[in-house]
Amino acid sequence: MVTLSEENYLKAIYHLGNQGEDAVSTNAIAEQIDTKASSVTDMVKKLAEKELANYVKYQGVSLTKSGRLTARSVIRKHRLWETFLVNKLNFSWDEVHEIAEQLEHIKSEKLIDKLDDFLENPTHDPHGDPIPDKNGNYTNVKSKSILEFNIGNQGELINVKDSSDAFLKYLNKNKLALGDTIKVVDFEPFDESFTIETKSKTMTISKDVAENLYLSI
Amino acid sequence: MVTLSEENYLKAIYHLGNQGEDAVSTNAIAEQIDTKASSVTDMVKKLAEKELANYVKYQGVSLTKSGRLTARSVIRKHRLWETFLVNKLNFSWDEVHEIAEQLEHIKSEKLIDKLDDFLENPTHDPHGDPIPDKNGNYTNVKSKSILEFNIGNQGELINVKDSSDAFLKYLNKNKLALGDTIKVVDFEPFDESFTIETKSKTMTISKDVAENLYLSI
DNA sequence: TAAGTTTTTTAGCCTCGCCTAAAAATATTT
DNA sequence: AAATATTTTTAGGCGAGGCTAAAAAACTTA
Repeated sequence: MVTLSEENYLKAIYHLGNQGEDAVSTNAIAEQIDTKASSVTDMVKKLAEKELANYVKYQGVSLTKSGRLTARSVIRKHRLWETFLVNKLNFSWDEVHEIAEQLEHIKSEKLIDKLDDFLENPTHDPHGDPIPDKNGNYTNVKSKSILEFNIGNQGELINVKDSSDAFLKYLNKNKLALGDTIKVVDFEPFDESFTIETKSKTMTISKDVAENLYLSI
Repeated sequence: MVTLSEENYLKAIYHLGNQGEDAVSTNAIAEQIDTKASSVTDMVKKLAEKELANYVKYQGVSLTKSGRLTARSVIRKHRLWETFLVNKLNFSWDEVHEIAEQLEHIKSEKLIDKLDDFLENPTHDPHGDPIPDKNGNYTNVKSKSILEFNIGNQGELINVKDSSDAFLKYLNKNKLALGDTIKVVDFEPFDESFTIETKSKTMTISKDVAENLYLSI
């Protein structure tokens, strides 16, 4: 049995360390899940005992195969629930994260399979993140941040990295949505801002915004 | 903040004690939630401190107004989630209880309001139990157990008291469903069995079954 | 490389929700 | 009413998952 708290640690290690491949520092985990480094040390030992994580004192943590699969299963649930909240209950995508943080811990294989079917087996959640299937596999659409685009290039907005309320509200306000085709028409070296063009308008975005928008390549 | 465990105790007291009106014994609660009497004593003190319950040593527990409302809100969530599972995810009604036990503790007013709307504001769950509205009010359709019916009387099956897997499977097997019109056509004093008639058939049910079927009056 | 800084771990403590065993109160029999 | 049985409470303990403060290890930097 993996506890709720353990699931949260696995998720954190997964996200911080390149799907749990790379060693992640105690402090990084502590910051991510808003706890103290000493608590992380305790928990990480427990995860290692359960063979969910690899842990060497003073050298950080990574996930074992089993830990990675468990993390992906939690992420699968999180993203399916987010999709449910947005597509079926009409939440806006900037208010679903906290609720999904709770729902992702509900234990029932059958529930999540049926939810998946009910949502017609979505491959991506409302933020454009891929939803792992029941075996933990997912297809990753190749994309890169607008920061790496040159003038004249274009792509489809398929993912937003920052999922803070503030950022998602900004996108809503500026009518930028997943699926939009975006063309880079200018770049200002002074502040690293970009001018982009969509079907409906031309606008300038700051570097902070650009680095969070991922376009298909 | 009411914890998950506290919510479970409130629910138990509510169900055991006529909506929490009557004093409920420590032992009864312990049995209901599968714990020890000493644990119940501990928790009940905490509920009393939070003014969710009235507790006098050696004399049982009842709910305060606030405790009753909290209990109803948990019950509302439970029944809405059960309705979701059956109506939207195609679960059969005998497999939803455990999952709803988990979902009922998800904390978000907005979620439950939106779920309510999505389900088109149902007044009863799949077992025929009334779903309280957001203020904790509900309309109770008058009903009584088949045990109390006389030969010749009939009513609509609006509620089943036992919600065990075994009983619900029995109903499915015998094609008895909420909403069916049932007429009592015979009673056998020897074993207190009843013969009942529905649109599609005539069958005999034992006392154990009869006492769990509630018909409108 | 030695000193200072930062990170990580250890040690000890806390609360929650549970437990067992024993004591106290209440109910039931005789 | 006394004896017995049952129920409830108290006392003390345990594991999970946190915390603080201090010690230890690992890194920077002079």
